[in-house]
Amino acid sequence: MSFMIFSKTTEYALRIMNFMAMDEKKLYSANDIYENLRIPFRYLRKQMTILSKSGLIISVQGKNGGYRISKSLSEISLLDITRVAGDNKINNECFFGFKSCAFEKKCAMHYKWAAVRKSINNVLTSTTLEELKKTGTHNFISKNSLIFTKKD
Amino acid sequence: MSFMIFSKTTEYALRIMNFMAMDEKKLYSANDIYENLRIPFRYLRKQMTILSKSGLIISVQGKNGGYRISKSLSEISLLDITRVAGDNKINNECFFGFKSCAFEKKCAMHYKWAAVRKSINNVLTSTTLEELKKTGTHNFISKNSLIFTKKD
DNA sequence: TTTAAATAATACCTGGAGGTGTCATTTATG
DNA sequence: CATAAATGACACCTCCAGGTATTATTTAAA
Repeated sequence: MSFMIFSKTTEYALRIMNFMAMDEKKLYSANDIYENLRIPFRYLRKQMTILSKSGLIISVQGKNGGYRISKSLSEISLLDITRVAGDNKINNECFFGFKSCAFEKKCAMHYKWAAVRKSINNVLTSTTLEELKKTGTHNFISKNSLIFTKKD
Repeated sequence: MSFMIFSKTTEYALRIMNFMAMDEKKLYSANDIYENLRIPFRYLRKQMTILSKSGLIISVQGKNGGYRISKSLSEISLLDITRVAGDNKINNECFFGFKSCAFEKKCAMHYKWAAVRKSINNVLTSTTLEELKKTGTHNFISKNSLIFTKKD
């Protein structure tokens, strides 16, 4: 149910990257990120490792380690992020889920839906972390504004 | 993973209604629908019951029974269908999944994403079964064009 | 050199969407 | 009335995304 466009995992990846974009030079520990985004801690840790393997961020091990965005904010689009998180099928999906839609007879929704898909794609492709940072209306969970939640 | 907009169940509901719209007066048996759409038979049966309880279709029991669309094709929008299938959260969902996005600080993607959500909503609201029928490029699986698949 | 604070690896757990199996009920028709 | 062809009800199974648990490794700094 529920009309999701992104999987929870992708949503997390987007949040994380958006958050880390606030200061692209800073080394954020998983704990820093947890304190601000409240993504389930162990799952967050797992995702950070995946993100770092993907090359979008680099990880520094050991004490005072953490993660840092690996390239210029203007070089990272939201689509890049959704891709490393595994969501990348929007482009060739039929509204009705018919396999043959694209190359045989097109389904009744083909053109209308193609426009929707295109608009999603445009937004994801054209929006970079740079732009998100500039937009500046950040909406993270602040450390102090919340009821305490146990980490483990 | 995979960027889905509709759940499989909703996708099935859309296919089924689209198919039944071809002849709005006809009583289709679950078998008819299965032969054309190849939705897993027992799951299809279950969905048909749900659809008929929702009021979008009516069911006729007994021999020669089946299902028929319950009202004028022009009165059934795709949004109506997605709703009965349980997918109805698109309207108030934040890009990043932040609960507070709408009524507190708006997230950095708020306006861009609102446009996307609106375009999806527009398509689903404005497209009726009537229109799909007129579009006429139907893409069902024909009985003869397929390798035989066991029903049970 | 020891310790503590960080990430990495890996295996396991869990809920729910999607899918099956079985039996009960309804009804047209011979 | 008996039968066959349809839907209805309901319990069960399975897989995997999302989430946990545990142990290993790396490294700054006391």
